[in-house]
Amino acid sequence: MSIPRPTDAELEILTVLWSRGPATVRAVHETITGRRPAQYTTVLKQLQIMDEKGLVKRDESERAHVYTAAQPREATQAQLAGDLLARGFAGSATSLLLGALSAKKPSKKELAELRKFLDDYEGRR
Amino acid sequence: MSIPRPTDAELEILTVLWSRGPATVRAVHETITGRRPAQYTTVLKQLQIMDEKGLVKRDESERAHVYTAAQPREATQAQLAGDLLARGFAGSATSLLLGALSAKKPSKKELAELRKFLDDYEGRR
DNA sequence: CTTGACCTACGAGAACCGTCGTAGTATCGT
DNA sequence: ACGATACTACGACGGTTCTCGTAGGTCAAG
Repeated sequence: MSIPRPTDAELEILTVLWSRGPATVRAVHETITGRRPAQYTTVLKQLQIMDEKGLVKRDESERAHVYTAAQPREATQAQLAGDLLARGFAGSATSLLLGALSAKKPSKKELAELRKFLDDYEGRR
Repeated sequence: MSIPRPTDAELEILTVLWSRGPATVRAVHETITGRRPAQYTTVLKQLQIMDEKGLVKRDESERAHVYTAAQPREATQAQLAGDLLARGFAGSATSLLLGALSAKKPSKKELAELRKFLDDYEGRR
């Protein structure tokens, strides 16, 4: 009974929760509506299912329930990246990075950041 | 009518096709069976659907049809990495790499490879 | 010519995904 | 007190994913 890989819609909601912090259905709905049309009850239902799956935690002490991501952003990102790494890239992080940079040309800043990240990563070990 | 993001099962089959090259249903089935139980007709049906979707191409000139991946490995990998990058990492390649390395600790060799990749990448530009 | 091996086509079912409408309940403003 | 407002619960539906069984066609060996 581990936490399942979030689906597309679930990931979108998790992203909102990570950036907004604990939020009501209404808050999540408003944020999502700002980007694309979505019905209130759709978000509600999604959140309820995510609670059952253990993807979010629900605080029912108030009338408007407050939802929180069950896992911190970094943990879920590691799960997603690791999953794709294994399934589509035969475990090669280099291939994964190549794929990412092919899809979206990095800025000079991003390249510098990547370089610094590798330095730091290797440094503390 | 662009090519859709391959599902889990589809990606597994594409992986076989990429490493084996053009292959019959039987060949794909045998490779997959080596890793996990799977019915012959399941693989067949999957391949047929993938053909409809345009994920693979089918050569029917022989009795046993021969399937080939429609896109080279790198193109699909770029699609997958780019998709995850946008959906789960707000476009930050550094975060994606961090996630990948968190999920699977890299060997010294892999780190050197990453470093070299960045050098080469920045070099030719 | 018949039988068995091998192949494709296809239907179907179980589970999941994303979406939404409706119903029911609590709360607030007047 | 009562109607409007705000919430949750829940069923349902259309689409997709993955699985497999069955049917039917071809071909070669005996």
